[in-house]
Amino acid sequence: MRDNRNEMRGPNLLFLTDEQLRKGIEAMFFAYRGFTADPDRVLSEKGYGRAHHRAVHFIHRSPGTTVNNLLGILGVTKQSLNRVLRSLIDDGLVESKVGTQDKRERHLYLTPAGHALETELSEVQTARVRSAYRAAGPEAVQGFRTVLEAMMDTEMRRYFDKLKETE
Amino acid sequence: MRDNRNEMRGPNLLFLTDEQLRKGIEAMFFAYRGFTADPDRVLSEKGYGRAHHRAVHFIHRSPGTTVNNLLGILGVTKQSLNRVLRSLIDDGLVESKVGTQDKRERHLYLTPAGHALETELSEVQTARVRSAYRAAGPEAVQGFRTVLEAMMDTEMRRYFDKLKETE
DNA sequence: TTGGAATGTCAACAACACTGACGTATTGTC
DNA sequence: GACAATACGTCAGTGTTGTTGACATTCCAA
Repeated sequence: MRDNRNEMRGPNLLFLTDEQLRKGIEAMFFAYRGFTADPDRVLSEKGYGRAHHRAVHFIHRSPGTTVNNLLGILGVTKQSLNRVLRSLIDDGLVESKVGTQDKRERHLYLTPAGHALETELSEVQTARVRSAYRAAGPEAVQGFRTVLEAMMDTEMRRYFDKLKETE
Repeated sequence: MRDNRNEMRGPNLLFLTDEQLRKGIEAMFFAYRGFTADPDRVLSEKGYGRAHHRAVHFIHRSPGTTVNNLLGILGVTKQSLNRVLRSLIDDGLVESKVGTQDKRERHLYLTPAGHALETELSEVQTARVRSAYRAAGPEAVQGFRTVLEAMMDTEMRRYFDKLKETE
């Protein structure tokens, strides 16, 4: 059952009411739709989907990453990722290089064409986020990031923090 | 091309750098995964998917809503929504009543069984959001909401605000 | 050398989205 | 009353993305 006792614990906990939480959930739903809308448009023109975007994004972010690492980041099965990688490799957007130390591993890199797609996707998505950030202001952005990080699974935050190390 | 001129416009605009924006994008990706993980688990046990969750959520939120209104909120085709509604109605979770004023319309309501599912889903999802909110604090939550609203499409914000009127 | 790890591939399947077309009932308008 | 528009449902086909299961290959390490 829903727990509204928080409302009675003091005026500072009013942000934890069920109504506030519900609106946060709905905001997350609607915002994520906007968040993906622009890249989705670009992708569908080229016959790709959101999964391709994610692969391209994280290969760009961590050049030379292995398939296994990418599987962890994306949280999908290798069969699912493989289908996406195959089409990206066949289309000449991604290059897969056999590892030098461990030859079982494949290291993934974007080709110039891959970089071009990444840039195009990044631009439209970044434009929206930048606009939202600008409208909301630095303090709001700080809060935004804090809540998002608290919302991740522990394992996901591990990957997220690893990406952050490039700061 | 990426635009980093913001960095030079003053110390208050450092939150608009490409690196900050990129990390915001990644945070959004990882957080949304966490956001849906718990309800997804519950749903898959019952043979439902995320689309069922959304339908149940918004019917609960706006009892008696029409199919058309739901289509607008969810942003899918009627064929896609119909598939989901069909199974929910057949399973006795949703009731569809012919409109009294306009008999072309169907008004949607949750049955007791539908309410039970909604409660179960809401509980696990709310628990995570509550925990994130609590960890982040009220000011962060305020910023979180501000950025999310700025990230929505205009049309989506219209639906979102309409839901907010029930405050 | 044997076991395990990393990768890849094949096949089958399901959820969920799409387009396009068609049918029915109802409503509003000329 | 005729006609167009609206609301809804449905059938058929397609595509992306995810899943499980099975199996092969390659390579490292004990």
